[in-house]
Amino acid sequence: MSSAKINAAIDNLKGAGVRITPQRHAILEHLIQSMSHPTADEIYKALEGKFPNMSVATVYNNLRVFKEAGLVKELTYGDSSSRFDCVTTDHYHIICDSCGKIVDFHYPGLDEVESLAESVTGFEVGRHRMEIYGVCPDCKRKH
Amino acid sequence: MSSAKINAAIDNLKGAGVRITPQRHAILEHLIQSMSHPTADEIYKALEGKFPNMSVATVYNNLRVFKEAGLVKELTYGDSSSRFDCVTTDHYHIICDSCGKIVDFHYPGLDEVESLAESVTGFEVGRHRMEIYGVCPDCKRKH
DNA sequence: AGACTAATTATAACGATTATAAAGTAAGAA
DNA sequence: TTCTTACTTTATAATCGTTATAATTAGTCT
Repeated sequence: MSSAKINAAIDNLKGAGVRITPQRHAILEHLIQSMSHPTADEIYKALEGKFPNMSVATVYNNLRVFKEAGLVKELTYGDSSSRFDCVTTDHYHIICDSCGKIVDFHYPGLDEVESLAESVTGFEVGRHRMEIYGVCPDCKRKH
Repeated sequence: MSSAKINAAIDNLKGAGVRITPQRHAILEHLIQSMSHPTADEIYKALEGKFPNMSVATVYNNLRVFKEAGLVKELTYGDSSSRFDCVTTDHYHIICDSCGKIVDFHYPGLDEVESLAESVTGFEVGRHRMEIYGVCPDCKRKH
């Protein structure tokens, strides 16, 4: 049930002293329920029925708030606009070169890579990102 | 000697039927010799002494040409502008969260991850990208 | 209620990139 | 050589995602 996730996220925000406005609730709900990785504009368009007066700035502002609270991650690929992903468990993404679909993909963390990088470069390593690219089953079928 | 690399790159382009204009030569030379990962604007500024009339569009156009020839890779991180990297050997990048410095980092390819992703998701995997983030030695020293 | 703070809205600004049209340049054919 | 054609560069405008600003609205606290 995704309402449990929503409630958990809201409790998290409240604990950090963030007010739960109707817009914030709706954006969060959409992020959790959509199961996709929407752009700011997609969120904006999805909610304009419920909030005809909502501004794009509100979407961006609140995505930043959620990011700072650690609830949401911003995904920046080569294309024009960022996508936003609800942080549930750690996972990587695999992206279709043909249709752009993004699918979650679980894999044990690559700690070994991080520690090697640390010793080779002298950096103090904090995190890494990885994406895998290919052609999804649907697009393979259509050649 | 980097002139050997430049000549190899030029031969590669000529073989693909690409004309070597003075601007193209200069952009390529800058990419190979700078040893950094410049943005389009940095390249533009670096060459405006030699080519006072060169347009930003020329830089973008030719970076695209080089990309299509497989000579250059576009690196898209979260920040505003893309960076461009001469493709020599396969390598990953480690990026300083504090000053933005990008350092090359060699690591045996993560074929295992790709093949697992393939079997789990049904995608036909073609490639992957990975970046490691941390704090570089210089920034560590300065706290 | 009154005062203070935070959030939303509408709009303008910004910056990276791309598109367009005009002018220039090289290469091949006649 | 000269014509023709295709490609390149230039200058400029347009686009688009995102951020900043200022005014308004809504919550919260005493």
